[in-house]
Amino acid sequence: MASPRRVGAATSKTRDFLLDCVEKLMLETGYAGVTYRALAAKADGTPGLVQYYFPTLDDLFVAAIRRRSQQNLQRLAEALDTRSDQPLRVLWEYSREESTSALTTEFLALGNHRKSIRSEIAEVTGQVRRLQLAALDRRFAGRKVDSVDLSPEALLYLLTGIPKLIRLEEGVGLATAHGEVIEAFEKYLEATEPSNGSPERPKSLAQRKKKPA
Amino acid sequence: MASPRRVGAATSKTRDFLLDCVEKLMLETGYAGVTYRALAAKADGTPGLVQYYFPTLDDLFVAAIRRRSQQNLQRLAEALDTRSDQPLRVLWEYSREESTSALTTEFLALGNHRKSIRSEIAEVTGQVRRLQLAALDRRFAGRKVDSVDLSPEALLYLLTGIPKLIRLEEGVGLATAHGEVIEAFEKYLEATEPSNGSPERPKSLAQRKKKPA
DNA sequence: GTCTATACGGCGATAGAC
DNA sequence: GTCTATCGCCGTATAGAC
Repeated sequence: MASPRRVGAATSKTRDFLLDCVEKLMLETGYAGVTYRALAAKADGTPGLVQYYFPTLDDLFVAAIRRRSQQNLQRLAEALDTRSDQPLRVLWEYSREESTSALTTEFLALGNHRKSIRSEIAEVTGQVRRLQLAALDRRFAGRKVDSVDLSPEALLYLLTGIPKLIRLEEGVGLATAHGEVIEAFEKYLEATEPSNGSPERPKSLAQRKKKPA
Repeated sequence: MASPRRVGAATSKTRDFLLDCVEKLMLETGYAGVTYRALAAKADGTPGLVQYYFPTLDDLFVAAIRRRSQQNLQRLAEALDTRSDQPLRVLWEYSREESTSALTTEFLALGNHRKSIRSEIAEVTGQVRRLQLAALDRRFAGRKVDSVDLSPEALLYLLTGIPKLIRLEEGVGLATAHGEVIEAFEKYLEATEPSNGSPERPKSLAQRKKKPA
């Protein structure tokens, strides 16, 4: 299940180019528009060639999500490493990036009814989450994560989940209240991890009055 | 755009029965499994008959989402009416209901690349939102919605959006942190609109220590 | 290992017979 | 209102050329 058939060499330049075209096609026409014939036309090849590298469409989608996921994972790891004093901001900004989100939304929709995609999503989500929780643990080691009882897990969920939901809604044309919610979170971030200055002990989600340490 | 072609009588028993079967099929196999042939088999009819009532699949999906949306809207209106002292709880529980959510998720995924579905989602979302905001306004008339500066719109978004996101993730097999987040919100609700007792002035999201009014 | 050509059954959609 | 016939596109399997 975690090992889709692959016929061509893993390092094939053709194969990699085809995956580039898959991403473009998905963004332009949605996953439903990704067909052997359409992809072949976009890549100036034949449907048979595409099928040589990806025997089924499942294999194709799995290869696409896997490649993109590992790229994102690495970007996140680097960002958390170079700004280890501001993990909350890094997580928030990473989750809000469109490059991550647009395709992610498409894969999420795909995962709704393709078991193979679900497996890939589960795997990469676990990897990302471990990375994120470790960063939060380093940041808040020994201290409560908030002046009230939001667990690190719950804080992490809101910080990364809300941007995801906003992107999903944007995908169907909804934009209501997005601005207010983003503003509220960024005020919280400003109070918790000031843009210039050393990080303080975090406050409740929208609270900014200081409390004695 | 808001007027899909309809061929059969709006009150046709056959038509209504077909829409029942559409919902069942969508829940069982996902929207991708809804084909004229599959639907005909489920309804013990012919593909041509289904196509008589719904000339295109778009017409079929639009009719399905519209019927279900109006039912949900009415249920929400009734719940807000009979428990007008606890709008926050009503909104939270309504958003968490599976009957609403399972099909909603399917329609959201559909809306990702079907313009007609997007229009339907936009319309019903607007109706629901007006209803919800009006209820919040009555409840918090003249007072700040929170001890800190979460706008009513932002609070409403979190209260209804988080359950939506959780359902979406469940759809692809993710469950991590859901319990913690739900617990945090329900603690907030318990502090703001106690299950038995009169509602108090709401507190910040997870804060429960009382502040002077 | 790479790539092409071809065939098959299922699909949405249309036109039109009853 | 109901149903059949038909068309073009789809995923996929296979056989084989280089």
